[in-house]
Amino acid sequence: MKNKLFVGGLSWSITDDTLREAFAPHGEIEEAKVILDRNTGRSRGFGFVTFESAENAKAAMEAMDNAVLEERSIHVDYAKERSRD
DNA sequence: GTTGAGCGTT
Repeated sequence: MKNKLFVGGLSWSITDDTLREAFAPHGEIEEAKVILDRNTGRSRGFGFVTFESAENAKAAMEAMDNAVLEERSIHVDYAKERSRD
């Protein structure tokens, strides 16, 4: 089930909780994570949001894709899963 | 004190 979303174009200041708060009203979030740099721990400017259902993920994608967060336009799409079913 | 399309770690 595609309930995982890839979020790109994030501001450098955006964190996991920022993503969660941004996607929270659009659906029930299982996990929200902004990928940080392995060495510095700074934001890589993209992250992943997993919803409790694919319909919530789709609704959030349709709602948040090309939206503006932290004064920056973001790109939302289905994430490429590390394990495909 | 920086950068700007992309697809991660437990």
